[in-house]
Amino acid sequence: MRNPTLHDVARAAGVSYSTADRVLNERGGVAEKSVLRVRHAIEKLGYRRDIHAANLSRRRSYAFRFYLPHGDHSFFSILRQTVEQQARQRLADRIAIAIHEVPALDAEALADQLLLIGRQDCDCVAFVGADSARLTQAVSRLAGMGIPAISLISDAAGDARAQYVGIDNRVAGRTAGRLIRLAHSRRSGRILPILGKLGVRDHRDRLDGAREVLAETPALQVLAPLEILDRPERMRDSLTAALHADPGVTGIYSIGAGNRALIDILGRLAAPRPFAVLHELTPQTRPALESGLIDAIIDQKPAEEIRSAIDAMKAIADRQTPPATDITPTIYLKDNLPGPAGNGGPA
Amino acid sequence: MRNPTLHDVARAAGVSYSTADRVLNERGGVAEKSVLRVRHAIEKLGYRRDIHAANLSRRRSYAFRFYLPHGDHSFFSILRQTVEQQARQRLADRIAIAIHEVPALDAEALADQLLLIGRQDCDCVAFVGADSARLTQAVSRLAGMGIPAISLISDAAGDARAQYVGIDNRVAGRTAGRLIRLAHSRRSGRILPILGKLGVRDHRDRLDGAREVLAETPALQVLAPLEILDRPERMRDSLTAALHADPGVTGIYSIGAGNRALIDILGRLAAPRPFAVLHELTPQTRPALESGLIDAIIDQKPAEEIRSAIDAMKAIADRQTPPATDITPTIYLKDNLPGPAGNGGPA
DNA sequence: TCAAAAATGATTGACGTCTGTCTTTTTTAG
DNA sequence: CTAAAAAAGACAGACGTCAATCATTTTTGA
Repeated sequence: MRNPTLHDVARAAGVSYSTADRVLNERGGVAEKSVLRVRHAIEKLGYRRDIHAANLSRRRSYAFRFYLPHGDHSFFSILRQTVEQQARQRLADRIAIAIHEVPALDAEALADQLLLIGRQDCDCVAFVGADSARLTQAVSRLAGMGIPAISLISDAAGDARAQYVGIDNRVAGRTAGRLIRLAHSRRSGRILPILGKLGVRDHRDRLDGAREVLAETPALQVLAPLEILDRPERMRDSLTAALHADPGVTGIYSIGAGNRALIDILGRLAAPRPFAVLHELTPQTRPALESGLIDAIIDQKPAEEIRSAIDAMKAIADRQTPPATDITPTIYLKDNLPGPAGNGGPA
Repeated sequence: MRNPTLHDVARAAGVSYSTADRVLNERGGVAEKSVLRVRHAIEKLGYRRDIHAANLSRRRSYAFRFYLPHGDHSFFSILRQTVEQQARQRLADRIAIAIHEVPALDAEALADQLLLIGRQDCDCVAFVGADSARLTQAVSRLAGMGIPAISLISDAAGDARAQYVGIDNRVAGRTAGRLIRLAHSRRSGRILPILGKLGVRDHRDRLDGAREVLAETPALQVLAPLEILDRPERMRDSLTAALHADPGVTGIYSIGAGNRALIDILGRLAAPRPFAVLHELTPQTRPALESGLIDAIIDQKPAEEIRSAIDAMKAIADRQTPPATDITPTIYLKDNLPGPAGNGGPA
């Protein structure tokens, strides 16, 4: 019942170990008929190379790099912690993960960093996507050097990247929209979207998604989105102004960051607060949900994402077909929040 | 920058490899001061045993057993498929998973099976929990034999089981309740819970959870639960009767199985259908959600569960502290369904 | 102080694979 | 038919750990 070894394969194929090895590792210099016999024996015995023994023998270890945005967004720091934690766990699997911080939302700076990577530096790269032609160039260059790159959180670099691991933002927007619709049951209402920047594709996608769903109910009117440009004081001022100007707002969809200020304002509002949906479970948003200041959080489960990303990177590095990563936006209500420790990994 | 080996540790501790090995593997016969020196060196160098080399050397492989309910519930067949799929993947990690089918919802039959397990048969067992004193006994016996067992989906066997991997059903019920509450916004309503059997603890837990949340809104009345005892025709008859008797039902919470019949009936109802929440994403429930016959599915993400379970089993078998498994009930709306292929694993 | 016991050291052959070298056999071409 | 080239085989030393044996040193107690 032992798994067959390459020795078994060689014996079954009637060739020497050397020849079996030459076939398995495509070293060349083997007659066609021997190749076939070995291939056939592999098939017949169901031989699978012991990847750990192989890695041990060739002293292989996996060097991966994560390029993560640096900034005081809580989401980014959660992301970073998650990667650090997983990095610790994967050490036992010979996976060494290095984290490189780059300025947040700066595709050019990211491209610069990626352009500095040398052939020997790592086996695979993961980066948080952003839109930029130079970024695409940089990723293509990496691909040319044999270093695959995967985009995280936000897709980018078109076909140059080996894979995207993250949610579909239109789906996330639709989900938020569905929740808001649901919460209005048959009442009419006015929904206020708030986003960082209309120029950011992810934000537009979420907005579009929400609009799609909300448009199905004529009684719900989607107001012009507030653009807060990642500045808390802008959130404070615009939102306060908007709520004053239109006291009939029944729903708020906060698409981007700046939730701290938003929650502050919600806390000061009188009794029938608008139904509020936010993105990302953070130390700020969680208590707001628990105390009922907001009603739902759409989360992308960074722990899952990172885990999938590393799995994909390993598969790619091993030249296997990477697993299908199907990251779906999750809905947190007051009741189904994960345990406090929980970003999914070991305590 | 190579990771330190046990040779390095021995050298740093000023002892022979043998002694370091004796300390590491607790073989005894080492003077206290040597033990300390080795421990210190391990600490100082940050030595971590190369678990793959170790497994290779001792020809260790992990034999796990899953005891899964056999039946025509779609959830169970999904579960089975998920285990099979993960089993295939983990093969590369020297994990051999055997699936044993037991009659569904029959704790005694399960206990019987577990009692048959011999010391050499496997390293760890996972079973879908059920309530029974004999089951607890069987699990205790296994523990005594050095075979840890973990409960899946439904917790059982008290402290005898090494870990529980699954959702908290009260949380699931609360989540369903929250959704229903949310969908009523300020309207009043009458909620009809439907469950398999009041005697089943998981079903009670879900019901209790939903009640807790719904009780917060006096305008929502929770009707007496329909008990359908896993018989489709009972679902058809009781539900039809109940809806006739009380046309004012605005919400349905289906706690257990039998959703096929439920969906049939919902399909025949006139326009303002009650808001319906079901459990488990299956080939039956999914199209119902997509077509709007039902409004939400609470899912326990079996793929995640199985993955966590196997991780936990491996950790336990390696005598490490198992990772904290934090399985949270997920809400699926029409929009955030996973890809069709997707039960989370590779395609 | 000496023998017994305890502790330590030295060494070896696995585990399954990789990689290199060197020899032998077979095939091919002239 | 012969020389060269191609293919195949044999073998050995790694990788890091385990597990066992045997020899040597140190400690202990009478």
